[in-house]
Amino acid sequence: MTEDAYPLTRRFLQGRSRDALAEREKELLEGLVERVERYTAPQTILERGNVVDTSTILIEGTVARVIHEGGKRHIVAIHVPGDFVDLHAFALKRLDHDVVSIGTVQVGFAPHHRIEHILETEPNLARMLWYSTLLDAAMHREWIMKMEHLSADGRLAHLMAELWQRLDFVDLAGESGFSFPLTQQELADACGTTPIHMNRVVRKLREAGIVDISRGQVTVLDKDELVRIGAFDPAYLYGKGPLKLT
Amino acid sequence: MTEDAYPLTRRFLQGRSRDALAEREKELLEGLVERVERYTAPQTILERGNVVDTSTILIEGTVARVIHEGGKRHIVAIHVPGDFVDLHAFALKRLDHDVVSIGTVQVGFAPHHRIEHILETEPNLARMLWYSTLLDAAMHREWIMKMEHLSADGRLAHLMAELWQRLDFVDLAGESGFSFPLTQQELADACGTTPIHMNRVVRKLREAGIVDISRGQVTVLDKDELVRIGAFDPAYLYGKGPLKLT
DNA sequence: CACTCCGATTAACATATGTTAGGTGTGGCG
DNA sequence: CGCCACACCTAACATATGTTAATCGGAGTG
Repeated sequence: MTEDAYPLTRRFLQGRSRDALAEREKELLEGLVERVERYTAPQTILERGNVVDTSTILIEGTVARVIHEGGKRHIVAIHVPGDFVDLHAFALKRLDHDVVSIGTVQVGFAPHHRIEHILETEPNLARMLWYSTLLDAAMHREWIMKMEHLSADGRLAHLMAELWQRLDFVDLAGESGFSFPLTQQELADACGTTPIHMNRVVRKLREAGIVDISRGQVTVLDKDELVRIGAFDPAYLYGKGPLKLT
Repeated sequence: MTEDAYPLTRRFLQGRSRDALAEREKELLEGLVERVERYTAPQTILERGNVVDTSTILIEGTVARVIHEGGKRHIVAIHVPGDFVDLHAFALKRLDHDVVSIGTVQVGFAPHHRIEHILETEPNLARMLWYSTLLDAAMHREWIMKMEHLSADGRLAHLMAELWQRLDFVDLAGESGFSFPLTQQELADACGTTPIHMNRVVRKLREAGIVDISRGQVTVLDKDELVRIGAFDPAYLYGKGPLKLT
């Protein structure tokens, strides 16, 4: 049985601990998804404050978790295919943030009663689900660190390095870059700065020959410099095997 | 049976979902703690990179989670009594940050094989353990938001508001403030600024009659202003019942 | 084609924060 | 007592970032 047998969930923990799942468990995981939805325009998929009884796994495209405060959008996490976007809603129920699509995305919905069943009967799979939410938390911590420590250049470099590595886990990264549909406005929202300043920084990194971000495409020109400026150490991503960025 | 029957874990999720635990489950939880340790001097309890087979619950005092980067200390989380400090190590095993004591603390150690047993036999308690790590993640997200959105004044105000509320959950907050042993250096590490600037901010908030932080004691002088400047909305703490800060 | 929208870009100026340097006070300790 | 360590505090200056305003260019659409 090949991985293609799991069209909806084959990227879940790929490149991290997916190989700790038995075939039977992969089937159970695939069976969690009750329905699939496609969003073409940028829109809010889930809204803060809502009480939900399903969780969302990202199949294709990019989504962001957003907290609105003081009239501004703050991106607190970005998800790539394979991520269980709001598995935490299974236990928390009430969402503390919005989930918005960026570009065209495809998501699967997993009803909580099915997850409940996993929790009651499949301790190993349950631990892997838990594990995936803990990876989110580890990324959150790294983001806190980067917001505390880095200036805007470093934050952007760190974000690009992280996304390149995470997309590489799930076989969606190219040799010298990756496809990525965020606007400079959205990059600013994710780095805690203004679009104007983000534009300065994007240009600076481009002219310095480090990374080129344009037309939805990220091209890494100098990997070592990108890692250095972003103070990027991929340990917090808990990847298995050789990593794209050491 | 009173709550005092659980001297080590009675504050776990107190003020949040603790009342969803049956007495039997509270007993099982108390039984997770294999030994108790006391630290008097500030020191590193757990170190980044270590592979651990126990997790740590905070019984008394304050601990911080720290990421070192570029020669600087960055506090990415602060814990109060009742918090399961590194329950995530159960699934992640390898720590992505240090855990350091601040002032005098008392911690309990819970071996992972006991947690494993809970996961296999007690789905409801397992969900509550999971839940507690998800609360950490929700706090992480709020910290990311505050680092992106707020200036140093706001970050400090937010931190003070959050800690006041969290200490109130576990009956350790006073009517007009709380006891808190962080130095200005450590406050700076938690707010992503320098001690010099933190000193400016502490003085400013004191002179503005908003909050007085001195000699290990935090006195809130103007609750409304504190909440406003810190853009503090306690929804992300998932508290039950009336909250100290609305 | 003309029009409009929106993202990208630039300029000029204001301000928060970082940096470097040093000064004050207090408690512990020989 | 005298010394030291350490937290706290202050000043002067340099720089990153925010703010406001305006222009430019491409993609869609009538």
